[in-house]
Order: sequence, then C-alpha cells, then structure tokens
Amino acid sequence: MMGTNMNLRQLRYFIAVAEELHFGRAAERLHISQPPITRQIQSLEETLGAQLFIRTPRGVELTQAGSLFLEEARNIAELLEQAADRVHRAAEGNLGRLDIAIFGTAILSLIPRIILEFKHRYPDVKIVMHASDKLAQIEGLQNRSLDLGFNRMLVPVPGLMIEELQREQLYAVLPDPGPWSDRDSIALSELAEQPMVLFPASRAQGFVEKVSGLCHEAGFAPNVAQVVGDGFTAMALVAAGFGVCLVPESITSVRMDGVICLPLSDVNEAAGVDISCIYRENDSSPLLANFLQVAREMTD
Amino acid sequence: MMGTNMNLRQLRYFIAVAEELHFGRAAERLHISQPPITRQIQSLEETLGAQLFIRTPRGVELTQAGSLFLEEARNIAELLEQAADRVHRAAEGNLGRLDIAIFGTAILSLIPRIILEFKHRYPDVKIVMHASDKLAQIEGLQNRSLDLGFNRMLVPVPGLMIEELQREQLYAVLPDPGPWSDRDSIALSELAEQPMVLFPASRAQGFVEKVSGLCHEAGFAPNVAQVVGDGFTAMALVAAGFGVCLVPESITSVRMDGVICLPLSDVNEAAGVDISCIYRENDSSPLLANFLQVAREMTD
DNA sequence: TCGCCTCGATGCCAAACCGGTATCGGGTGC
DNA sequence: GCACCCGATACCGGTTTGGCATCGAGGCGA
Repeated sequence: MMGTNMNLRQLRYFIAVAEELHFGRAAERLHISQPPITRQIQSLEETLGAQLFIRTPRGVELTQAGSLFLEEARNIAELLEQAADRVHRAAEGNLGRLDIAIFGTAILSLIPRIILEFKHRYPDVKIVMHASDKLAQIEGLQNRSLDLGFNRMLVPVPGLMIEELQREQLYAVLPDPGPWSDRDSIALSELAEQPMVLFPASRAQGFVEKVSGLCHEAGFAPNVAQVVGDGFTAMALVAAGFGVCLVPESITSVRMDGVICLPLSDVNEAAGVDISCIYRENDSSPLLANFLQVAREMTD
Repeated sequence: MMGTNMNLRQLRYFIAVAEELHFGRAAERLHISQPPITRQIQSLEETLGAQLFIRTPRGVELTQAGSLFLEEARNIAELLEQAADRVHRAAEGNLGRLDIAIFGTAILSLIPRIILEFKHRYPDVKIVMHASDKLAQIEGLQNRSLDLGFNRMLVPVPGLMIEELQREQLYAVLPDPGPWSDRDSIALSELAEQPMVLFPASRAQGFVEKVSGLCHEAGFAPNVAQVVGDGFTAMALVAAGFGVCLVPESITSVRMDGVICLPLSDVNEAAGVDISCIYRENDSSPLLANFLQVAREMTD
C-alpha cells in the first residue's frame, strides 16, 4: 500500500503533468527525473480512487476526473500561495486589524497625525477607532477588544504598559475682554479667587486632580464653578462668564470668541500634562510594534 | 535547514494545534506523539516567515497571523476534501457531463426512458442533448464534442463502436379511408404500384436505402413520390394523399388522422430496423460505461 | 521558598519516503 | 522486424518523519 494521504508534492506534480500532458516534459519542468513523477501520480490516483490520466503511446491525456481535479488543484495551489503571502505580511505587521481607543475630545493634531502616517505606511492594516474613557480603555485592553489606547495621566496597571509620547504645557483660558486681555502670560496664583471650570467628568483619576494639585502647590484651593465633560465645553463656559479654566496646549489651537489663552508663568516644566499610549505589556503583535514605532518617530 | 516548502501534513497539524491550543492534545487527536508536532509547526512557521503561536506555560495561543492562517488553512483543507470527493465521484461516473446526440425525430419511448432512468440513478451527471444527423454524430464523436449518439442503421466506422439496443418491425402507413382500411396486415408486394414517401433526407446511407432494398427483395422498384426529413412529415404526406410509406414500429404509437398503420406480413424478422448507439471504441469514461449499462438493462 | 507538575523543545534512533540510475515492456512508425 | 519513444518498475542511497527519552522553563501549592 502506497500513500493513502494526499500530499502537496503530488498536487504540484499532477499540475505539471496535466499541463504538459507528458511525464518526461513535466519531470524536466520540475527539475527531477521521470520515475518519481510516475510514482507520485500513481499514489495520487490511488488516494483519490480515480484514474486521472489515460496513458497513450505519445504521452497522456486527462480523464474527465483528471480534468476536474486539475481545476481544483490549480485553485488550491493558488489559495495556498495567497495564504502564505498573507500570513507572511500579517506577521510583519503589514496586514491585519488594530483597535485603537482615543478619549472623548481627541487630541487635536498629534494622534490624527500618527494614525494618518501609519495608514500611509501600512495601507492594508485596518484601523478601528473607538472613543473610550480611561476605564473603558483599560477594560478593553484587558479583554483584548482593544490593542492600544491614547490618554493622559494614566496610572500604572499590572499587565499594561504606559508610554509617554509628548508633554504639553498648560494654558489658562480666560474671558475676553477681561482683566488679562493685554497680558502675554499669567501666574496660576493670580487665579486664586477665580471660579474654575474643570474637566473631564470621569470615573478615573485624571486632569481634574492634576489641576487641583497645581492650585494647591500655588497656595490656594480651587473654587470649582463646574465640572464638565471635555475641554471644548469648558472653554465655552469660560466664554459664557462662568470663570476660568486650565487646558493642555494642544486645545489652544482652537480659537474661540470670548476667550484668550495665556501660558502659565509660574509652573515648572514637569507641571505639564502628558499624551501617552497604553497597551498590553506582553502583546507581541507586530502591528502594535509597528504602530508604536511610527508614534515614537512622530514625537521625537 | 528544515523545510522551505509547505506540506499538507503541516497544515493538518497546524489546524489540530490551533483548535486544541495545546500540542499534547493535538498530538493525541492526530494519534501521534508530541515531538513531531513541535517540529512540523516550527518548520511551518519558518516556511511562512511568521510566528503562528505564542507559547505559554499552559499551552499556546494564536497570533494574529496564526488566526488568519487558521481560516485559510481550514478553507483549503475543506476544498481539498471536497475536491477529492468530487474527483472520486467523477471517476465512478456519478459526476460529470455527457453529451448525447439523438436524431431529428427522437425515438418516441425508448431513448427518453433510458435518459430518464439514467438521470434518476446519477442525478449529478449533466446530460446535454444534441439533435444531430448521422454524419454530425460521427463527426462529433470523433472530435470529442459528443460522447454518445443514438441512430439507426449505422455503418461501421473505424474507432467507433456501434451497439444495437433494439430491433423494430416495419409498418406500412396507408391513407384512411382507403383500399386497406379494414385490413390487419399488408404484404409489401401489395404496395408495388403505390407512390412512396421516403425519409430521412440525409447525406448518409440509412433508412431510405433500407426501404428501397426491401422493395427490391419484394420484387419491385419503389415509386418514389417524395423524400422528406422525418417520419412525421412522411405520415402527414400520406394523409394528404401523396402515397404510402414505411416506418419503424415506434412511430406508430402516434395516432394521426387520415392514416392507418399496418404491420408488414411478408418481410422476415431480420428486415426490422435497429435502434443503436454509437460511441468511441476506446472511451474509458465511467459516465459512458454507466450510461451504456443503463441502456442495456432497459432493453433486455 | 522549594519541590512538583505541566508543557513545549531537543537529541537520538529506526522506519518510511523520495529521488536518481538503470532497465523493462508495450506501442508506433520506418 | 527493428529502432525509437514513453511510461512503469527495480533497486539503492540520502532525507524526512515519528517515537522514546529527556531537558528546561514557568506556574502552583505546601
């Protein structure tokens, strides 16, 4: 009993013989001698329980079954090749899907720039974006529905890796016209008496606590007028006269009537706020590695 | 250097491991020991240039590339199985296509009955019917556009096999009312003076010559009134008063006003006309073999 | 913290497989 | 009838494959 199990070699040999209709020429094309082909074809025919060729004195011709199998074999060979190529590309991070979370008010220029550059370099990677707050991001990473999150002021979580990409200085958002309309900068301590709008209203520790801490360092407790969901809303409330607020620099690229943004003059460099990304510590996905590499290059 | 070429074995092993997520259980399922699986998977990963599994202390998990490859591998394995099954069925004559020619006026009951029975027994064989005259059938068989033809009075052709399925007695078709309206049978010699309608008008030797020959045996030369394409037309002309004609028995199952059909009383048994089929002598197609078997069974 | 257990990886050996050379056997054509 | 072509077969050596024994790493409970 020869082989009761099909083999890719048999498939390749069969295709060669079926196309050449001649064992000798097929052997030549495959760079082997003729006897192995005879045996592999015999074995294949036995496995399939079907005669594939009619042997004639001048070569061979395909039976109906052989003709049918030729189509199937070509198709399968093609699929195998494609599969190998796709898997290889997937392993190099050129193909696949990456689930990325951004927080409610997306960072204005950095994150879109990173994603755009990544899509340009890896056009076959599908990026799915999710708007999630901090806790949803952590949960999503842990249950593997997310691959990467962008956020600020992340606290360490076991199993997750946090990587800071950029630090931004803080700016004060002030009503305009107002007492500071002609100033270039402002000290945090000058805002001690002002009602303050804070954000975001989140379940997790974050920017609200950061601002509170800075105020205490500057010698006063913040007079909280309102806590809102995001920085845009906060700026709008400042314009409406609710008080003042502190925002990261990137938000100041938005111009809004009724407010001016001034850099803080009395906070040190470390008082800035970070833009970080968070991902699974032991995630070996090459897509993630490639994405992180792009992110790092863009924030050098 | 291990294997630089993919193997179906590797594919099967990969699917087992990917489904079990455990080398040991996969080995058990494949009825082999665990080390060969390790080696085949390593070889496969090397061939693909992709890590397929993440080895963990409790087993393995799929990488994204592995996940992708699992889908492809399952698909390919499925296709292989289907292909093997289809080819096997094709080789047993259960699947495929059979091109069958019938002559202009199809034989009334035998051929449809054979084809119906064959379609019932081999529902996955597609039967394509062609209406061709004798020469077109021979040509079609020789250039392989036909697999089988039905006809009468075929003359031997090198490379083609002729097999008689049935013999039919001849009947005289006579105008009604007429001189023979109350008769049960008629002798061919009685028609010596009658104008005679012959068919078919064909390039090849056939029924026309058969009838002429019979007339000469009966001691007269036929008085040919008209040669037409088929038996129905001939009967219609008899009804119109053109004369008489001779037809095979099966056509008499058609009742037509203005004619009666009477068996010939003075011709011997061998004077009947055959229904035969013709096919390539060295055609090894199992479909043809199955069809012939059905045809023989139906005409025992 | 120290064994112990599980799981995949590795080394080694025998059996199976595969390809090459030489040769056979059947069929064709001069 | 002889030479030639083509696929089939016999036999041999190198490679591959699977089994057994063992290793090494990581997790878990006493």
